[in-house]
Amino acid sequence: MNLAKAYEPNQYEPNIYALWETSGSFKPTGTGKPFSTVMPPPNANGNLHLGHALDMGLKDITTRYKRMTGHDTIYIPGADHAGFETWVVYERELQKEGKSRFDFNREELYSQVWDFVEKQRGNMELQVRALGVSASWDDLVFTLDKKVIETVYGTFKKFWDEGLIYRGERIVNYSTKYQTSYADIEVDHKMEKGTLWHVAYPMIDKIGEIVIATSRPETLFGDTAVAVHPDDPRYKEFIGTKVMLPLTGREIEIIADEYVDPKFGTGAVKITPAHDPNDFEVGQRHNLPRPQVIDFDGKMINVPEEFLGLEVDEARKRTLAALNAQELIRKEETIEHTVGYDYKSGLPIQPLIKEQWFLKMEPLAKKALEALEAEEIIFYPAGRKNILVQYLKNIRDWNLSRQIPWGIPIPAFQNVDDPNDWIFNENVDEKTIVIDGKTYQREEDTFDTWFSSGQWPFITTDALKEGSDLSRFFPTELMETGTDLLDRWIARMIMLSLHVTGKVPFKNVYLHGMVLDEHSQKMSKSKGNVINPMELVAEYGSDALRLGLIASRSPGQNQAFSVDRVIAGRNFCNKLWNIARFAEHKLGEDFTPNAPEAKSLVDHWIVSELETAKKTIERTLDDYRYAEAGEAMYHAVWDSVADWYVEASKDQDNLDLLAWVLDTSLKLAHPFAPFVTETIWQTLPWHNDLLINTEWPEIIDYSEIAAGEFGQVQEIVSEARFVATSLPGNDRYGLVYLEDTLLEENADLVKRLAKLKEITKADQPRGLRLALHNHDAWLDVPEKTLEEHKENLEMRLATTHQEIKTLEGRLSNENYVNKAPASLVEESKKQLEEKQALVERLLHELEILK
RNA sequence: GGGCGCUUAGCUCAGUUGGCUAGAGCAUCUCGUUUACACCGAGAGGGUCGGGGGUUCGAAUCCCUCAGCGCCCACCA
Repeated sequence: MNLAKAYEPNQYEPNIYALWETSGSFKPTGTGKPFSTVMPPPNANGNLHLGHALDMGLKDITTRYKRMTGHDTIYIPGADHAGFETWVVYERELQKEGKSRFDFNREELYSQVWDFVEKQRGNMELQVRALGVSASWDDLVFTLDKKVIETVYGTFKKFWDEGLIYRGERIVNYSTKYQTSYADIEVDHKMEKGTLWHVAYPMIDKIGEIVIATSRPETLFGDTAVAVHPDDPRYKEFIGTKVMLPLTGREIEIIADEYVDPKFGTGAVKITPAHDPNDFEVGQRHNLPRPQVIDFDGKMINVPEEFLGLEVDEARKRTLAALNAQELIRKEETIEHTVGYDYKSGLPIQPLIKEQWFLKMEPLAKKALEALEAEEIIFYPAGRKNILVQYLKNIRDWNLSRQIPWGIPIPAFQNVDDPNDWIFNENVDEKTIVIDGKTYQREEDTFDTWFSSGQWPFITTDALKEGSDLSRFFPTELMETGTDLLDRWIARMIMLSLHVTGKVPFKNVYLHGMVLDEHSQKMSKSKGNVINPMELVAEYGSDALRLGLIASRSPGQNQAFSVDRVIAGRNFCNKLWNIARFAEHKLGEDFTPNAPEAKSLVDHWIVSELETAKKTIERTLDDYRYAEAGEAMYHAVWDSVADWYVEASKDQDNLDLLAWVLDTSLKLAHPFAPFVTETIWQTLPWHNDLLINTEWPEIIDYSEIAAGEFGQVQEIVSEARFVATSLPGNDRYGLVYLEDTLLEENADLVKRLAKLKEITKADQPRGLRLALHNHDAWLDVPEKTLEEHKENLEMRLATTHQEIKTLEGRLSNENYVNKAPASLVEESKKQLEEKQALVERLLHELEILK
């Protein structure tokens, strides 16, 4: 025997993958209807997590299925420079060496990080291979490849020319640790307890004081007004009067603005336009100056000597102390409020004013909304579309600037003599350029990573290059990613693609939920509950992981990860392996099959079962219902092929069909368990091709009647097994029948399957009658055993009576008979007849026992 | 405040035009080593499909309502 007793995935997987890759099996064939999907590029120098394994597994199932069904198929892999993520890691490295980013210029940093990434890049790609992903590696795109940068510049230029790009002073979410601004959606908002201080600002024009409430007293130095609600009776008379800003001696005005909520705090708010997004807007409405008092490094500036250069926390303490000394603090209350955090460092985000590049989003969002309205993109699950619509309707302009050297430089230059004169120019390697005698200095910022990632589908397929090899694959067929990237990524891809190419980037979006740990907790490094997919691959095999991940998982739904399911997947692979071993044992090592033909009852039945499975898999996979498809495949192989067909085959020799059943099983299972199926395929003497490239199975002719008759055999077998195991002791019994062609012709089969002692034709019934509706058969058991079984029969009788009652009720309901589909009514009638016949037999049996 | 989702067997979850006795994996119980497989085989137990109401011949599935849980977005100074 060639095959080892148990399937050991690690012995075969790397070789099988190499076989696929070197044979060019991942490349599109150039014939058939195009199918394309694009990998959300994983961090080039990171490790994959279970989310990747799920994502890539699902997409690979569809890819392999499409490839086998004759499509011109491509799965384009990617690698992400992961601008910010990588930058954080690299900056930590620099720190270890006692250096910082300020010791180098942009070019130096860029090339250093490039080397750093290059060193570890292969790691990720190896892991993708270990997962069995059938990606076209020759077409891999790295997010800093030339073609990415060219396209991104082209897009930026287009927006620039259309007047959608502008520079603006806005409040940005600023990380003082990493010295860069964040997009709104990169800020982590957390609810927490804080203190609200009530601080008295003395009146100048009137007598007394106005008490404002603030959670950030240190920003007081940047106040340029106090705001109240215009209709608030408490303060109405003070609107337009002046107050003294404590600790500074500066005079500021009390203004009226609808933004103020009279019910919150004291109803009076200090306005700090430079350090709060709302205050910024109030400031704009009232033409207030906006002095900056916190610098980009998180330290106080433009404040009195004693506070100058302090960190924010320290400044707060000292400000409070100073206010206390002047007896200006009226009250302290504890409140719950949201604070924005740097999702990377966990430190608070400072809202600061900075000049940034912005993209006007409304025209883009409008096109996206129209496309969604026209259902040009189908979502799985469908409901997620609404979240996107909501996001698009409330779209805000996109801050494209990042102050990180590791990214694509923004191709813009500023006139050194005229700060408002910016020009587009791609010569980003030059610090200064001279055009028409004017000197321009380059922008040092880079693009937000999502600006380039957002163009991924049309970059990777060369959609903008006419006549290119890959452009036939755009728009792509399927995009699959986590729900969490819906607005961050999916929305941007749709908007950018529609605007730049005029087409949607993909026709279907499948959103998978998060893979949680076994206690339904989010996996995170800090909790230490992260499971490394590579360890699971090493322990159980790549196929087992894939099967375990997709099982019982529906789109958009977060779900706990369970090793049990991976183990079940491993067991399945081993089951498949042993079916192959049985076939090898039966067929020998040089078997060459002829055209398969169904002969026996079980032959017809297994062909029918495989046809049903095939149709179910096709229907569910076309609808991206992976778990259901996997389940249909699993049960066809295990329950039908292994439990019934292999068992029955021990008593028959239809070797051509056995080979066909094995081939068909392997084909149906291949998308779900690529390694083990290909490994087996390679051992089969009658194949010299690769399973990955074979065609999806064709079903041969069979007789439905014969298949149905095997169903009756199964019923006899099941009943005999059931009755035998319910009897006391572990004896094997004989089966007797009077006149029954089916039993007579299939005696050996029934005997083996039901583990009977013998099957004999008799003149007189004896023993225990089986509860069958089509056949008469008796288990040949001794008198004594019969008695003990009586109770069993009575219970069976009661259940059957109940079932008859239900069916009769249904059939006596005129509405049911008239309105339900005829086939259902027929079915019910047939069932009723069967059950009634069964009652007859049971009664008869009990009669005999008396 | 706005939006989305969840509640089905002991556990984790499927269940897509509403239709046969509501399923899976794991766990539990009984029996069994029959040469493909103990990563196994045969059999069994276990569910008022969160509560209530409605539509329908028929509801886990559609509608209303109540309760509990979770996520996302957005301005509480």
